Amino acid sequence: MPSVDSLLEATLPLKREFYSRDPIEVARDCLGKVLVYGQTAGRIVETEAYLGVDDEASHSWRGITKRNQVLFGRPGHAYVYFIYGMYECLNFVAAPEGQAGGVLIRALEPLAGVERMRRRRPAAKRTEDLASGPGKLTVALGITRKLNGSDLISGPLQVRAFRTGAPPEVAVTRRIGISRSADLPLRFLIRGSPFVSGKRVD
DNA sequence: AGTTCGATCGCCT
DNA sequence: GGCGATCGAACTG
Repeated sequence: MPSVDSLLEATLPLKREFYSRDPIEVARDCLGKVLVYGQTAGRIVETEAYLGVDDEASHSWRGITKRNQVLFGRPGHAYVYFIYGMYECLNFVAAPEGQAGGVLIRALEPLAGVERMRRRRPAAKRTEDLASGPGKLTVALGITRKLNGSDLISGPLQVRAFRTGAPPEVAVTRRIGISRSADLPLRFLIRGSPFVSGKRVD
């Protein structure tokens, strides 16, 4: 199990341009990237795209509000919101400059700081369940609304790409836990990963 | 000012 | 497969 320090050596930070694209492309390309916060890190294995227009499930759909304003700001920032009275969800602001859009991070494969994650998530009996959901991964890494609006390029929450290695095989499904615009194929997973929410997709 | 309900999770049957 | 927990944002009047 690598330390955060050795992961930082094996990876490079993503640039702003990575996020300044269609959220569908960003959601797909986030798979296999590494999310680092404090002494914990995980590989992104599941994402969902939320569009600025033509997507009633997106928080940006009804226009700008106090809660969702970072979705309308610069790409490459964290949008963290509170849901169901107890959980926080992490998104990356992702859209061409001037448009609103985001990528919900739905599951991670723990890579570093696993014991810390276990202490934060005693309910998880298996490593596969430590960060296998949007509310679980924020608890596992200690991500809270304090990070809403923080810059993913220069801030404490980093996203990095491995220097070497083939890109992962990707599966696509409909999104989870929404009712409006539910049929759109906007959920992306690493094929065969046991760390995704719900059942593995082959 | 009151109400509704949600981009969830874990425990119960 | 079903449901309760728990609370803030957003909408209604």
